[in-house]
Amino acid sequence: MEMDKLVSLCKRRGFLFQSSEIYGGLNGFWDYGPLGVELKRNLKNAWWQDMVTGHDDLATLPGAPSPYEMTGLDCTIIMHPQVWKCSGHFDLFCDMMVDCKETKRRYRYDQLRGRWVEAKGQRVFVTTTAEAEAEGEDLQRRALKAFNLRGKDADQLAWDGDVVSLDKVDDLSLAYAPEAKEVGTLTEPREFNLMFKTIVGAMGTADDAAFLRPETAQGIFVNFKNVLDSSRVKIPFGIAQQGKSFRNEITPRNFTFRSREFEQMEIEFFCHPNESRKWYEYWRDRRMKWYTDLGLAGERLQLREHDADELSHYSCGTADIEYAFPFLPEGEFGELEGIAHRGDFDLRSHMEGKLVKNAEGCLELETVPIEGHPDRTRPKYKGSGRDLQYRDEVTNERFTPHVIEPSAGADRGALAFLCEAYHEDEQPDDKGKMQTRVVMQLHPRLAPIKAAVFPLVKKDGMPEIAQEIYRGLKKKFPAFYDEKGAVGRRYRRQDEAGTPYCITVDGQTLDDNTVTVRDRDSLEQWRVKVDDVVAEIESRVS
RNA sequence: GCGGGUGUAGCUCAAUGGUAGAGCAAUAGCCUUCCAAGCUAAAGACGAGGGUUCGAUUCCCUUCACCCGCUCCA
Repeated sequence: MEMDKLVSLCKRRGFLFQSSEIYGGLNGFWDYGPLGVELKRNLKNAWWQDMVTGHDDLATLPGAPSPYEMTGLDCTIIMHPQVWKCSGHFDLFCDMMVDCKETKRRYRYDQLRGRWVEAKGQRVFVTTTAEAEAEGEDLQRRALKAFNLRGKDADQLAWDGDVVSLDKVDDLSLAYAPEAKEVGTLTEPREFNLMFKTIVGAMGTADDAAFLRPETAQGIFVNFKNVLDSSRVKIPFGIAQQGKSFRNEITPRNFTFRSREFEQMEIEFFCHPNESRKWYEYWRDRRMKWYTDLGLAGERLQLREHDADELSHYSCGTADIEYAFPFLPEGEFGELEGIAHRGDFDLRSHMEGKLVKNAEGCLELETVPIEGHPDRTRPKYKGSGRDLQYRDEVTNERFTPHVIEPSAGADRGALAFLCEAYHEDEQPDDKGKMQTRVVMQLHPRLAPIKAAVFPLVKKDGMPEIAQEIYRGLKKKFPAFYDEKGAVGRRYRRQDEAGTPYCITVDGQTLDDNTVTVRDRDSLEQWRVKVDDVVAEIESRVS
């Protein structure tokens, strides 16, 4: 399937439009049209129903270590700025960066360190990305390279001053970038705002800066205690949330796949540390099955466990559910959902403050020197100080729960289901000649319109009967009525919209009160009593 | 962010330094008893801004968006 055919259909039929299109569009933002909004809503509702409201708290589900509870939450998009400082997003998402024009590498402006050195009458600021203990050695190696000197000529290097960060250097044209061959390849520092910044308060100043959330997850963590105190849930349990998140993608591309405003469907599942590995595996498999049950069943869907070196600094296991989108190169997959074992990183961060991994690989509070007291330190970002531990009422054990996070992209999901649904086949027209048919083979639960009703011809009382059926269907789910033109054309239009069933009132209806029901994918037709139509369709679409 | 390409009606395409033509779709009506191309009618476009020019959709510049490759994907 070629991607541009799907993009064209999405626009033509009203699944997806470019945001602000009449003004030329806005990169990384997309709107859902009349059909798209139903598709996305159906996807989100299916998720909420299957994960939250329909969850059986009492049963031990296949693959689960025990019964568990599920509950929901809906947090604000803007939260206290400290949330993002403790979660680590602030440091990661709001930095001045410099790019190396030669190696195309990007560095944090305040983290790239270096030292002034002079040789052959030239003065250069040599930089390094080496760890502190290897720093001196690496600087010397790079300095020799900068001046084209040999190791034995190291005494020709005249070092000047201490190792300092790059932001202390006024003239970047004298900087020698790590791994570069020439001096002066770094760009001027540029703000690299991966989080959307905003102002809280009508008279807001820079001090009132706040951020649009880059993920919904943090809202769940900061409400962990509220949920515990208000709902009688016991570990193990999960809190689910759907909602918009915002990230300044560096390169928005590939239709809606990498949007700057997007919707997430996230679960934070809290469990005992001893059980967390089993729960991780449960959620990984459970979430994979959810996609296959809704029709992403083919080889284009895969579950991929991350390698150890791919894991985030806090994670002890992550799997991605990925789809081979048509716009990706052959054999490549794009992420639909990540299932991450996050350990106790998040709850601890909001108790203690921003954590970093120390030399032993353990998480500890990140500290910075106190101004004027170089030998003393303070936390870089203070946590809430609240106790977010869990106390088991039976065993009286206190512990910080571990978290399993199945985090899905609603827009990516919708896009994958659209890609999977697009089919072209050959069907005969009224003269028996084969014609290309475009059909969106969406799962009935996801289809924007569940059924369409047609009078075969616009006379003999057929429209009246069809309209009655239409009204009956409308009380249960989205249905569509059409009496214009040839019936074959009406069928084809519904095929493009992904409508799974078409109901046609014909001459026989007038005699025996039955109508035909036509299946979108097989084109098979069968007769159903008018009184049974709603039940027939309802049983097939839910 | 860099390099290359593209931008005319809802879609697919055409022509032109003197303000654009078609097919399909869509709309209204007719005809139609089961899978889009029977008939009639009316409607609809040069991505945006600036420049050159008597005059720009056409030439130039800028910008925006999309596509391809690299980078990025925290």
